[in-house]
Amino acid sequence: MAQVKNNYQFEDMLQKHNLKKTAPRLRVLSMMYSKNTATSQPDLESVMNDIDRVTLYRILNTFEEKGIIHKVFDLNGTANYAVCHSDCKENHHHDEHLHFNCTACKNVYCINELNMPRLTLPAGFEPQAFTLYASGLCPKCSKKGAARVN
Amino acid sequence: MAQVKNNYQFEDMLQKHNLKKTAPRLRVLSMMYSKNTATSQPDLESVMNDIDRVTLYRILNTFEEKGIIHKVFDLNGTANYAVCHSDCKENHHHDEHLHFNCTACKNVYCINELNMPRLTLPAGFEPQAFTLYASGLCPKCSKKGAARVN
DNA sequence: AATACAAATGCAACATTATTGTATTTAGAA
DNA sequence: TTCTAAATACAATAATGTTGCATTTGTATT
Ligand SMILES: [Mn+2]
Ligand SMILES: [Mn+2]
Ligand SMILES: [Zn+2]
Ligand SMILES: [Zn+2]
Repeated sequence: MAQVKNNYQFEDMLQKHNLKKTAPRLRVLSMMYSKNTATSQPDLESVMNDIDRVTLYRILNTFEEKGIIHKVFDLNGTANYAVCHSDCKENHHHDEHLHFNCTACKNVYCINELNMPRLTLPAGFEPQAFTLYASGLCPKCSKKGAARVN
Repeated sequence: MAQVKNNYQFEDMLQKHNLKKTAPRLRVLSMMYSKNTATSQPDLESVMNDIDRVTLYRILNTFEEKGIIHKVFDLNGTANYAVCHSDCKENHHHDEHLHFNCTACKNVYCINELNMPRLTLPAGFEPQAFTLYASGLCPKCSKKGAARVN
């Protein structure tokens, strides 16, 4: 599931976005592309504990601005970050897909293969974007039974 | 729009939920019922600045547990609280409605008059609840034109 | 009306998440 | 190799949320 990319490709990505190739950035990219779920800020911070917290925040903000990753708040309000698979451009995201929050393993999945329902709102409301969340059991956790944690 | 309730009714509400009638609780109820939008935690805290922050958190948690209010994270991850209009019971909410986040005035509206679309997810995912957000302009702000803030 | 006690509040301390400013380091261009 | 803008590291501070405990208070009971 996880997008497979090597270090050269990550370097290319940075170059294309006019970002310097630095070790912290490459590590963040590598980590996020190695997973098929979003990465929570706490996770990121504990895994990359040798990188300064502020640097992490700035890397994440930069990547988000550049359209490399998008931020998702899970159902507890925790910030999660996931790679963009849509053709997101600088300051112009197209990540209107469903986010699935597993109640057992807490992972957040981007469900790209599902188009958002366009809804009609009450008069006066002018919606510009929709965000849809679902919570429940992810494939791994539903297999193992509701009791156990992934 | 805002639900009109007087102090006696708030006292009744507390009593029905086996909660003591205290000034902080009544003030929180009064504030939340006077609006037709959700109340952000920062707002609540600045308006009720004479009530201890911890007390506010505890009141909000209690009300949420009792099914009086529900928590909504807006698109910035800020906690907002709104009164429940569905028949929410203790530890059993039914607030599966759309939340509209106005990009101009930042208000969060509960759109109860709209039923959630039941979606089919990829194999393996077992959704238990859906949460739908929309962002854009609310009626007030769309009238005034996109530039101006409410 | 006074008593008694559980519940609620207030206060202090602490934890986590996030932001801002600035000095130092470094990637990449010249 | 040198130079510089960009990026990182470090320090300080803000915002948000939690925990423990002493004090106060609502309400049931006498
Ligand atoms: Mn996503
Ligand atoms: Mn709501
Ligand atoms: Zn799971
Ligand atoms: Zn508005």
